[in-house]
Amino acid sequence: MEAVAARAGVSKSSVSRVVNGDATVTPAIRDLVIKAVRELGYVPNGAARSLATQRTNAVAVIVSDPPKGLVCDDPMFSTVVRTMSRLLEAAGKQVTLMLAGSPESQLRVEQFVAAGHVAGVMLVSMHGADPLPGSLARMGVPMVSLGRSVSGVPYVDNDNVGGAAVAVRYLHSQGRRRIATITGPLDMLASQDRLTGYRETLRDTGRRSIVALGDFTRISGAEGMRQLLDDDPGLDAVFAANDLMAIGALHALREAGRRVPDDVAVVGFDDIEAALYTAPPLTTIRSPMGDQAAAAARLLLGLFEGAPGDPVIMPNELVIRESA
Amino acid sequence: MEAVAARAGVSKSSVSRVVNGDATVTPAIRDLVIKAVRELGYVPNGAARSLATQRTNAVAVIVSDPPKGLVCDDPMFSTVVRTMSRLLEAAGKQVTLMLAGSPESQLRVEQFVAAGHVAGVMLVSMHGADPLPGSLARMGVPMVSLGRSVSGVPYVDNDNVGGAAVAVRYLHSQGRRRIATITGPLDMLASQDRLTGYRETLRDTGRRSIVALGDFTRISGAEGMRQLLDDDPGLDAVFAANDLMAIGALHALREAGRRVPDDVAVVGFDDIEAALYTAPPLTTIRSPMGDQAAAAARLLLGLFEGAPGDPVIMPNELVIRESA
DNA sequence: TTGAAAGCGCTAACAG
DNA sequence: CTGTTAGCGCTTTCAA
Repeated sequence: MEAVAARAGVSKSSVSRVVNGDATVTPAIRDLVIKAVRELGYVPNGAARSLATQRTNAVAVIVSDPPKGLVCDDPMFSTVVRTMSRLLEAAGKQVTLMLAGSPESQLRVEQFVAAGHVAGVMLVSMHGADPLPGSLARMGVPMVSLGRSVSGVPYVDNDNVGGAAVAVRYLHSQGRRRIATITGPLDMLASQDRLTGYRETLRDTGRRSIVALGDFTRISGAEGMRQLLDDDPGLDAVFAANDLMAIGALHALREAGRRVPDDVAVVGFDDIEAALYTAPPLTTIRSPMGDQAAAAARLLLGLFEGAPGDPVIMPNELVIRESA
Repeated sequence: MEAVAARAGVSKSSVSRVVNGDATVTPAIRDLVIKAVRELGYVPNGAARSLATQRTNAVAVIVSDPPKGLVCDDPMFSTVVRTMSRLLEAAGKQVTLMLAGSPESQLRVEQFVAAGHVAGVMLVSMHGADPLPGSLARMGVPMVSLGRSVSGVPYVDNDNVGGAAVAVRYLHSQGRRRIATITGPLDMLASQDRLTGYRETLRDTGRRSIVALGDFTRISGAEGMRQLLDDDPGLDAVFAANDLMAIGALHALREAGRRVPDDVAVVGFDDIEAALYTAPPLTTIRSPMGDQAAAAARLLLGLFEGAPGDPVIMPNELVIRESA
């Protein structure tokens, strides 16, 4: 910077002003500086800038990362992270990706944020009981959660209750009368909401719930399905709380010799890529992750400008394919 | 830090030494400082540290991001990014994710690295013609490319040539005699290599190549397959350069009334999750992305310690399922 | 072994 | 509108 100042024959302050787009600079000086910057290939030092301004343009994207490497949201990871990065980068933010799984990584995240390294935080698919949102919220850093969280953090989510309701209503409208469900892990709010949607809708139709517990993995979908078949051999439909489990259910049904959708109809949730390739292709509730990620990014960016940060809930859409 | 020093009754220098694990500190002082740090919840300021040391513990993970949002490597994104992050974080590095697609983002990346914000760079799935690896290499920052790159950057890759060869040999061993291929985008080295493996192996068996150009998308796989069927209705096998295209080919074959594998055998490449759910499940070449990502992370970490940075090539494995 | 002091590169009052 | 100056919080010689 000193070199630039010297070359342009001005002071460091002027260089700083030009570089930071300060309006109060004589065009002549501005041009001189710009020329010098270009000639010297000058790039400002962010560390020094952060130190001087006590600000940063980094944003942490914190992804919950279960120790076992559960897949719950994996098919979405690319969409979510790419979409957010694109928007955040376009807004001049620098994306710092952090995995929050083990207690150590939790600590690392907290320290990192506490150290003031980031201007804001995006929480991605936190579990309901996760202590991180709470402790970060206490630090007062602008924060948005993708997927409903606890502790009053602004969030973006899809309409889990409504989506499940649509699935069940559709099944009912097709003449299905014994509609079961396979749930996600109940420590996740999304799972709870989908179960609620299923329960309430079923109750409205005067039918009883038939529930198996799953954990959003394919395996658990297959197991849940087998158990459901055991419990109630007469069931004619199943709503799986995500597509991965629906795919597992499809396999279990085939094993059991039931035809889909003739004997048993299957509806999933999420509309992941793989839902297109199953046999038969999966009827599912599309929850638009790209849109949600974008909304979350915009919400955080808005927070920086002092916007209120009201929750955003995106509607879901029933995608009818051949499994129901 | 001053507060810590005051509370411990020592100088800032001592605090700094303790915090940075300097050996030359009296245990008594060390304990005092540690206590004060804990009591005050002190977290060192990274910006100041970077400024003073002229070093940083941030690493950029640069993911090529085609404007249109091509899926070429999408199913792998989660595996790759998570694996790398985990290892990098475990080594105390901070991961900065950057998308390199548009010219502006290229520039942003270059400037960012030029500004010395990162200690090293991980390049993920760059295209062969991408100018970024070259320009970054010129800046002399430690760098590793996941997927072969140009310009002498240390890289980790799977054995694309060998994998394709295994696929073709297997097909041949099953009695297939007219083996076609659908290629990836030929501006990617991986595509070129897979094509080379196909060509050379076929030549060894004295057969001629039957080639359709694809771009790693499902659609292009279906189109390629249709074209292949047009060109050579008698073909009895196809090697798709990735699973997505193999899935597209499966659909096109069904449309055309060919049975798989009875009439036409299909082999893919990658072993993505979805390959399990197709009908019939896809025989494919497993290229272990998690292992590759881990190797890449370790390679970069090694570079920091002055290790040589020799290329790593991971072997592939034929996964036989029902499509061939 | 410890402390004092001099920066790291930049921004932001402030005076001119 | 421009230049001077005093830090931002930390590391790191250099003496003591």
